[in-house]
Amino acid sequence: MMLPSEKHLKGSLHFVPRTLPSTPSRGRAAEQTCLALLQACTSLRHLLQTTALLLKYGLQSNPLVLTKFAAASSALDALEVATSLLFSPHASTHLYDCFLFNTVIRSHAQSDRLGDRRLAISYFSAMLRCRLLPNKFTFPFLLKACASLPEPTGVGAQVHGCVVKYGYSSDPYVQNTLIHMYSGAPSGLDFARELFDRMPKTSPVTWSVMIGGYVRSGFSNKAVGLFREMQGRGIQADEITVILVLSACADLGALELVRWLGSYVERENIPKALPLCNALLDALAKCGDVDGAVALFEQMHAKSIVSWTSVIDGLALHGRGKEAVRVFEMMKGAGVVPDGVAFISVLTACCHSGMVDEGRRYFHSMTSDFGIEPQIEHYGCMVDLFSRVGMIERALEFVKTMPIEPSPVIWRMLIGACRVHGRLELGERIAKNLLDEDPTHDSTYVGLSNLYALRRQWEKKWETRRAMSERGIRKVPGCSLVELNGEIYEFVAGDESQLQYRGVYEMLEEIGRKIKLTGYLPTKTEVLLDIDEEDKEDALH
DNA sequence: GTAGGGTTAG
Repeated sequence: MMLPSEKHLKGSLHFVPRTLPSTPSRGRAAEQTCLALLQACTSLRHLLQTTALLLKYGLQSNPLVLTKFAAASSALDALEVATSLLFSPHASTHLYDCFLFNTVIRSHAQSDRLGDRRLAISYFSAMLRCRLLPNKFTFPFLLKACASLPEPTGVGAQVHGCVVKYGYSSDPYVQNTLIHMYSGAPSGLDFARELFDRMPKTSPVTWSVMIGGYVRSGFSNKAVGLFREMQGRGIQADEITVILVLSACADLGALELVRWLGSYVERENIPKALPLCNALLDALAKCGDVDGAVALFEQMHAKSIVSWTSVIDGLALHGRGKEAVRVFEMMKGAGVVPDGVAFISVLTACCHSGMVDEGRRYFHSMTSDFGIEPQIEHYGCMVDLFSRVGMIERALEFVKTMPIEPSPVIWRMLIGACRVHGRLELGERIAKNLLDEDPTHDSTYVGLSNLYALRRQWEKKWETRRAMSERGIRKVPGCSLVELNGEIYEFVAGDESQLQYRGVYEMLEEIGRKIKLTGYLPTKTEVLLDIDEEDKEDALH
């Protein structure tokens, strides 16, 4: 959607007032005409023409017209047009009402542009400056805008203060959006839980908001725990709760629970709409039941690009690159136009199966055939593609010539590749550069110290570890999750607090022995390097 | 005119 140029806009605003009659017609006929025109606006041009007309009739201060106007411009994704009229020098702010501001705040809160969402909060301030009282609809809109900011709890807490001040803290809609807003930031999660626990009356929405907060913050295990509590209290989950828990399962690899949720949906007659099927499909695929996912995909009567992408991604993730590429081609054959996410999946497939040429072809096709501008994720896939097969120079060259700033993730991928393919000096150089720019990320230190370990430069290795701890940075320990009889167990590396840890490690060693007996050979590059036995064992585990 | 939702490089 083309946005109107400033010039165009100012033109329409400044031209019309000069032609206004000395006593502007405020008749009902003009008002009705403009309302009808605004209702029917389908293009930006149309909207600008209507703008000119309503200015001509002096309706720029008519609250009814303005509200409709705000709604029409937000439907056309032209928020600038709305606000330049509402807050133009010709506007008579004393005629504004709460409804008008709610419309403007809502349309800005729903925008996918960050700047617009920030503006929603400014309009709330403007509303208070106009001495207007917010009503019960104002806060859910406003909190939604706060929730989608990068740091929601800062300004969100101020809005919370207003919620209390204006007496809406016991409105269930407001309470649910408050929990949603706080749970959007890791630092606000505990407070969100406090609010949740204090809710006198909960609905499936309340539970979904809290479960969704855990999922978004990466605490999928807690999300599942809360869902169990919900079940225990006999609260009926709805479609959205199930979707959220499924995405937690996809994260945890909890296949048994995914299947249980599938039968729960059947048993409770929860409508199997497309988003639910997609969530189930994705969870099955991510948890390793790719064939189950494909079977579900085939019996789904409605499929969206998300369904296709989940299947492609599932195949790619489990090393079935050739099939993934085939499904991608089938998708195009079925007339579904791939989007940026679908290309990430097919590029992932090429990565995981070493299909360098195919990957390059798809990367090229993305822009030349579909006009999709590659994002950092796509460049990341290409770097990974070259890195994995040992084309380190090509990967580096690619990073140096790509038109957007390489992210730390990309540099860390290269460091990993340097380690695997024995390019230790290069890896060291990249790691040091990266540490100069961002000394706070644990895995960069770990990557560098691993490079030194492989080169048997113990002194430098310890130096790196020391630098890390001096800056107060600690390695986040790795962990695995095992699902057994519907229960999810979490194992954290090096954690000896667990009651049965001795047994766990003994079992690990036994598994290691058995794997070797069946003919497992460790990766050659790791073994060819001159490292000591203990590190070798560590690396292999 | 109000709240929660699906696929995204390692």
